[in-house]
Amino acid sequence: MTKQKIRNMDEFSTVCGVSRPTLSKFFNDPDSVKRSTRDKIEQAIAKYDYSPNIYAVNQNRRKTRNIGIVVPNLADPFFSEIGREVELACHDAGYSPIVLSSHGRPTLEVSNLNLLRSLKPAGVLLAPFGRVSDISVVDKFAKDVPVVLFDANIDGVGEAFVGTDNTQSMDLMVEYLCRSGQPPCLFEMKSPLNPNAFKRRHAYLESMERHGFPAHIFQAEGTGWGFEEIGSAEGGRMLSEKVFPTDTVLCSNDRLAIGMLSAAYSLGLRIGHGSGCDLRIAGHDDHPYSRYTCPSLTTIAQDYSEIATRAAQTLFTMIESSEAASERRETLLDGKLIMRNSA
Amino acid sequence: MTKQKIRNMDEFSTVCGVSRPTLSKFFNDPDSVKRSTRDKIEQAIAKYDYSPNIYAVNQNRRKTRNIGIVVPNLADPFFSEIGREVELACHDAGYSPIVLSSHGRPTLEVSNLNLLRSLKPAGVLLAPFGRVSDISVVDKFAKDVPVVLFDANIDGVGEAFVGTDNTQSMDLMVEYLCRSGQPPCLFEMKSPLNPNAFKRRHAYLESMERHGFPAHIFQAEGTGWGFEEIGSAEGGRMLSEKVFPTDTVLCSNDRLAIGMLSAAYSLGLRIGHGSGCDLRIAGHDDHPYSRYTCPSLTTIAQDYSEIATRAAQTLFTMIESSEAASERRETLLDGKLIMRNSA
DNA sequence: CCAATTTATTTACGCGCGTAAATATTTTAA
DNA sequence: TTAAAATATTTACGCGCGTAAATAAATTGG
Repeated sequence: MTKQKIRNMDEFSTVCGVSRPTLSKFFNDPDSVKRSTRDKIEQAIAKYDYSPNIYAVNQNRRKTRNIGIVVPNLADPFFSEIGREVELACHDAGYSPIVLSSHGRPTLEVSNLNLLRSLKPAGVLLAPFGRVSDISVVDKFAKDVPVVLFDANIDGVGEAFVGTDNTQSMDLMVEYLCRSGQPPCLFEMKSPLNPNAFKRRHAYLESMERHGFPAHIFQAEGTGWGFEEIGSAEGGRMLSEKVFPTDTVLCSNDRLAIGMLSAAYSLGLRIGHGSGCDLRIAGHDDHPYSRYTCPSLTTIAQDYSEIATRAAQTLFTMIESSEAASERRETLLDGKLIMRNSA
Repeated sequence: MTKQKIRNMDEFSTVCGVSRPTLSKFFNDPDSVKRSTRDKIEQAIAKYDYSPNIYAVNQNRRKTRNIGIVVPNLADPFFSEIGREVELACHDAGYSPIVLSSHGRPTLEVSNLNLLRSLKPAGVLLAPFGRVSDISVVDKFAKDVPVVLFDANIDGVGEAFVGTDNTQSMDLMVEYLCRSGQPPCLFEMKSPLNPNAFKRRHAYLESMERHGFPAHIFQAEGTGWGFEEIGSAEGGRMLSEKVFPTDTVLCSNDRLAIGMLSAAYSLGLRIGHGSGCDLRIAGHDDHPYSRYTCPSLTTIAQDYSEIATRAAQTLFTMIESSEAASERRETLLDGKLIMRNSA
């Protein structure tokens, strides 16, 4: 066993027969050294299982290769999925992703940004709370660190935004619902946390007007992230009080719809698009559980993967060009209609 | 604006009137300096917004205050919930938690452990895949770094384990089902990834024998983490083929049950414990969505919070005593019966 | 083969902080 | 008031690595 324990790059340089500065170059960019020395180094790495001390590396490097990823709530499968996609994109590009959840609390969003500041990341991918974010903090952060927003936009903050085009997606859903039955009412939170909710409300109103139907909006009381509970309690109340003037309810997001479907089931209502059904319910987001609701949920699929990779790519080019972008870019992706059994 | 930008602890020591070594002491433990100097420092921190460079700190400290938290899959709400509890417990104890998801892939579990190794954590809280973990890697890791396992146990690995007592919980559920109707069949994965599944199978068999009923086990084909899909496809097939000899099915976990419930709904079966129902379905875990299934799912609640805090506490005492524990400790917590409408 | 070019080595300094030892100052107790 | 104890300062070194400049060696092209 000649495999002594390597303590630092100096020791490693002796056992591998390459000078320390060359090793340093190698670890920054393996292609920056000659093929033969690269091979020599890589063999030694495999043999001695050495890797540089990341704290020493990051202390001395101007910028780290860390990328912060901040999402409002990992307990929401939507964010855990999209967070995962972003994480993989960063990893594949040779960065070190760090996923942070704000657990539904805007104060934690601030804490996470402060934590990231101390991590000196090359850039940050942020899905902000939006309306309830501490916008001045986020804006200040985005002036110090390259930031790309995704999912939820905050006007003027960060150097780019990537998300779904709520106007397009809601119009698509309204069009489908109008063609296939009675025009939809909208069921949403009275005080939404998320800017997408406002965009969807406006999109619904516009779309209904365009189609020549009266708009009907019903708003659930309640705050926080317990959308299923709110959808169940408030949606159930509205269903039992028969407040909806048409037999079709479009929920502002799938989690509200999941709650409402469970309430409808309890009330013995037959939900679905077939004949003999009492009510149609549709959602928005293609939540991972939306295909297992009873009945399965007709909804709008956001392209998680596309949002994630585009946001990540945008950030990478920002980092690598190291130039402030000339102007803020907003990328809006189309949603797709997923026709299942609930509407 | 006298607020010049502080670059390091030296500069900070001049503007705050306290010597650098004293500052260093303060940042390691604010209580280790006199009250008056502490106040002076804290005022200066607030004024100049200084915090030590964490890379320089961690380079020089023998051990960091990082705690790694590794879960098999954050997309599973069970792990995102319990991961959050563990994270908070670490944070409250003054450590820096780092949550890593293996995204359902055992190879990523190995990657995450390697990543953690370079982060030189004070300790690691690991919910391992179990059977499909690379056990030799995990074991070797646990010999270098203090590790507490939670949720899933691997015999002899790490210095402690905290999880739910599957024997107790399954017996509780079997007892309830037998008292309230026909004895349950067990629906589970044929090749489970998780050691808890095996424990639950054994617990079911023992419990049925103790109650004097014949055991009936039905195993779903399929691998991976798409439990809902497997529960829906395989469970649906079994339901339509009427393979279950009793009218009660106990699913090995809630996600299988969610899938099976959705299949049962599609088949027009009336699920529930009331008269006029065709079938009872029960689960295990109290998955966050189990109260919104149709009908709501009768299940076993694991005490997420208790598991998390106990695991964290165990790790903290290990770290702070810095002594290898005399022997490995296994803590098993009782599950609670949650009677809802499905069984 | 030799000069031009590319690549590696040597040497040296700095990053921001932990930490130790000797010394100085303040606080506490008697 | 004074000695003992507690706390702070001064000085100095080291951690592991990035990086720059001068020099040496290896490679390339003609």
